[in-house]
Amino acid sequence: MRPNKRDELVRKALDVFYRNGFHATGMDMLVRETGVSKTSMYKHFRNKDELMLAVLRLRDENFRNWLYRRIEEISDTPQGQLLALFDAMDEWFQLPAFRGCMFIKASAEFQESSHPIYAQAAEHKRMLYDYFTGVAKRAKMKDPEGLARQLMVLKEGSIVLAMMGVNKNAAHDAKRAAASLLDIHL
Amino acid sequence: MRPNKRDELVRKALDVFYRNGFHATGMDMLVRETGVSKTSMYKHFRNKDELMLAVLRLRDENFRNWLYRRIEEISDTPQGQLLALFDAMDEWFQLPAFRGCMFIKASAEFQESSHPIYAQAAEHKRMLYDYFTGVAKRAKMKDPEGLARQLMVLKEGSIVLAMMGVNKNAAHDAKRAAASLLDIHL
DNA sequence: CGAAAGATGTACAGATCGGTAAACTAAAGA
DNA sequence: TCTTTAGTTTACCGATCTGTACATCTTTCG
Repeated sequence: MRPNKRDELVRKALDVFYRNGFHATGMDMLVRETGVSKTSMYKHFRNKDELMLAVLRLRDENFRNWLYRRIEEISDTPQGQLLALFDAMDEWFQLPAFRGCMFIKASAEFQESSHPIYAQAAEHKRMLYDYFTGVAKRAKMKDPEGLARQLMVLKEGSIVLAMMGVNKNAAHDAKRAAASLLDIHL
Repeated sequence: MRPNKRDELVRKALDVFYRNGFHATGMDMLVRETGVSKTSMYKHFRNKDELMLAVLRLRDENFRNWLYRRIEEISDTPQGQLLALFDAMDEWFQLPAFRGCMFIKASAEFQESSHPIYAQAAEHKRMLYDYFTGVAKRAKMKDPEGLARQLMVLKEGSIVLAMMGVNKNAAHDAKRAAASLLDIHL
């Protein structure tokens, strides 16, 4: 049981779950897609829930790392970074592989607030909120928490409208709204 | 096969799907909850997809009727109605039975854009967009379409944050943001 | 009453669900 | 070389999935 084997399984399972959803993806399918045997799969993960949680942890790490890096590449001032969020979102939405936010979908499939997957998904959003609060403070905004909450609303809303195919340019609309709100909070 | 029997089945199935999700709810469970036999169920609906589509149609009718009525009860001016949207959202979020938006969850579970359930969910959001565009026009806003798109972003974002348990008062934050945007579009 | 028509319950088909038992191979470490 | 360990295959478990065949019950109409 080499340590990187498990990581490789999580990486491949992430793709399948992201494309197919959680309930709709069976362990048999994952076994087929990863090439590993079912017994080996259950050597690495006690059950499907544990695999899904590992997938969400990896997704959280990948996504937040990408987003923070991209935001800081686009702008080197805190104010600029609060807007750069929506440029990064737009880049994400335009990817052919874009299928919405995995955490929104996870909490849509596991709605009981006691379920660990629900908790994990919420935690991801809370960490993003904390990050934006920090940036808003560095940008000398008044009420940085309130601004961060508003930016979160704009971010999640644009994701939903892009994922539902209602408005593929929702990030632009969100950015314009964010720019107005930033002026007010300056 | 009385005509109201089918409607009653759709009404009961709506509750179960809304609480439990689509893939996680089996026909056996629906048969148990509705008290009807499986054969009768399949007399009324050719398959599960047809039942889910009927459920979404009913949900669309119920939700839009409730929202439009409530918005017009809260305010009788077009400007006030654009803000009343978020008061109505907050009332919805605070209901104990609140479990998020059924259409967001539907498109999260059926992600292929060719799937009729995905299409139906997107259509619901488009009809809401058309409604807000109309109200924005009546409120003499400049760029009513752009404003309606921004309000949609705020609305969907607040739903997601409320359903994920991240911010149960997301409607307040969205309303404050909307008020600022309205000033700009006046 | 008696027959046709419609709705019902039972019981099941075939596939797939998450998960496991057991016997095997391959390779690395002492 | 011998033993431990990782990973394999195969076959299976009981439950549940969507969907159906068929016999029975109810209703309605002549």
